[in-house]
Amino acid sequence: MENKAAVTLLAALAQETRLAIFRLLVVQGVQGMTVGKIGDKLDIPPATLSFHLKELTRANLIDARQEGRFIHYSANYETMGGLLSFMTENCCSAATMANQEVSGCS
Amino acid sequence: MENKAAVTLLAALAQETRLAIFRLLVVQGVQGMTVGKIGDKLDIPPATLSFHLKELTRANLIDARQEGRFIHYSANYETMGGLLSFMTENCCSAATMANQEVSGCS
DNA sequence: TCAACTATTCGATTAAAGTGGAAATATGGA
DNA sequence: TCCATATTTCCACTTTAATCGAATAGTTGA
Repeated sequence: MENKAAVTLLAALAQETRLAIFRLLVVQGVQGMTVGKIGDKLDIPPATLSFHLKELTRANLIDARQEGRFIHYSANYETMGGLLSFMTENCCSAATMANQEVSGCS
Repeated sequence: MENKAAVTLLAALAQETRLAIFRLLVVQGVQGMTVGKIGDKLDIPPATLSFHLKELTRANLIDARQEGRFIHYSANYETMGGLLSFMTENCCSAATMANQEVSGCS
């Protein structure tokens, strides 16, 4: 992953509502959650919610799955994992080389 | 760390120029790099660079150290480590519970 | 097919972020 | 002190993000 791709992912998560949505979906696992449930749980108006779901989808951080008239959104763990790898490498590489201890970096 | 704090950090990094600055500083280690050098290396006009350094500083992702008439900026590994911990937990908790394998998550 | 329901798009508005030239503010050396 | 250099602030401008009511579009069951 290079800078631009990482920025897209970071930007998608760098928004309170979207981060809340994503965290909620992470907890739900692969089955995900319908738009209505997400909106109820987080108290977000439909239009606003739809906007943010689109942003997260565009970044490939969540997936949509239609089921009847409901749409289930679920977290895309692979994308998130890729971002984490990128960040871990770009946070800790120098510190590792210098044998420094850096809290939180593995 | 809760949502709001994470959003501040993510937003600080969710910008191409700032991410480039931060990555550059991560590689420099504790000694850091002067504003002028950063500007030369990444080809950023002074005013723009100053703006972004301020943003990163505000998020506590970088530290400033004056030395003569130069200011050395360096990456704050602790802050970044904290963000990584937050993201790791909020990416992988559900997957871990479900015993799923999630690439990039540890 | 139509009524009820779920979700998205449209469109108008407001707020915030990013850019960079020019002026101002440090700092140290002559 | 005065000049050169380093960095920041000021300011005007452009772009992009976020919000959400209302209208629209799919979907299903009656």
